[in-house]
Amino acid sequence: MSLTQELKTHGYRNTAQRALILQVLENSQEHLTAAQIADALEQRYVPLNRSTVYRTLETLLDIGMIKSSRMGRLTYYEVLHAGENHHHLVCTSCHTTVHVHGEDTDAVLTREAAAAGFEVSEVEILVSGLCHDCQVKGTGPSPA
Amino acid sequence: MSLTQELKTHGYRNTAQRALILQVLENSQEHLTAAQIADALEQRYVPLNRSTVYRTLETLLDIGMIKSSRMGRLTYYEVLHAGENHHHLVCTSCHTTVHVHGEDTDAVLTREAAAAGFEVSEVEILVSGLCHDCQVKGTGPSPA
DNA sequence: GTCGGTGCAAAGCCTTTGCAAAAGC
DNA sequence: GCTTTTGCAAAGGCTTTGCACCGAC
Repeated sequence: MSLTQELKTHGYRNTAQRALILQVLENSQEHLTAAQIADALEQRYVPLNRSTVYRTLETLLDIGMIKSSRMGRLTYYEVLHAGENHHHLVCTSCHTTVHVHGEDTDAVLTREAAAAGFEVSEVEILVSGLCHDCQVKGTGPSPA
Repeated sequence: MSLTQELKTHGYRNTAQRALILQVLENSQEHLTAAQIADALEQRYVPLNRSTVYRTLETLLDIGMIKSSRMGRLTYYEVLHAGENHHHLVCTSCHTTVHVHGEDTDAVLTREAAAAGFEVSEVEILVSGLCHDCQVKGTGPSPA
């Protein structure tokens, strides 16, 4: 469903700021932090206040058009494409992030959760380890 | 291995503060935030400075005696029992947290990660949804 | 015209940092 | 005794809040 539709459905108003912030996320091939979104807005469109960015992300999260994930000290936001559930692999050495599609995992998790009486709405997975390159380079624990 | 041993192995010193903080985590049946740990210390033992708590948690994390997990805005810490890898199910309605043992899931994830060239060191899973009670009560999306 | 949304500034919260005193090895 | 740790206080970074004005409906 379109942003306009989703907003209306959830009783929110349709504003330029909301459209722009979603646009930034859709134009990005990767997840962004609130600060990165604010920067992108300022560079490519118009500067929006940080509070607006945070409040809008909250709204977009609420209507289910984006998802957030916390990695390290940062919270990242990205558009939520239906059926395209992916998870994150973060390299403890170079901090590269890889997206993996986890249908199998989700199925297993949902089953396990169901066994615990849970009705799953979202699965967030964060895997840390060494990426291929760092294994090859023989990079140590974590050079910072 | 004991705390004393682990500290020595990693070149850290053995201090009362480190023992106390680990003690608080071991005495707790659930994961705690840094603030909760500080409060517990103050009530049950002696008040320790917040920086000490944070720095000690960092150290315990480093020597692998505890693990941390971020849920919502908070970071929780808990003792790491070898082979006892569990994940979290958080109810979006009442915020109850349930621990699930996820051997199956870990196996699947590790395999998927391997396919992506990753050497997994840790898996962090956060499942949100409605717990059994809230389903029964017919609790809505999220009453706060 | 009403009610929700935005911008601004300021506060809040958790966490980190610099430095001197204290403690471990 | 030398080096790590601690405690303290202060700063830091990200996020939230209060309020007046603006804008969607």
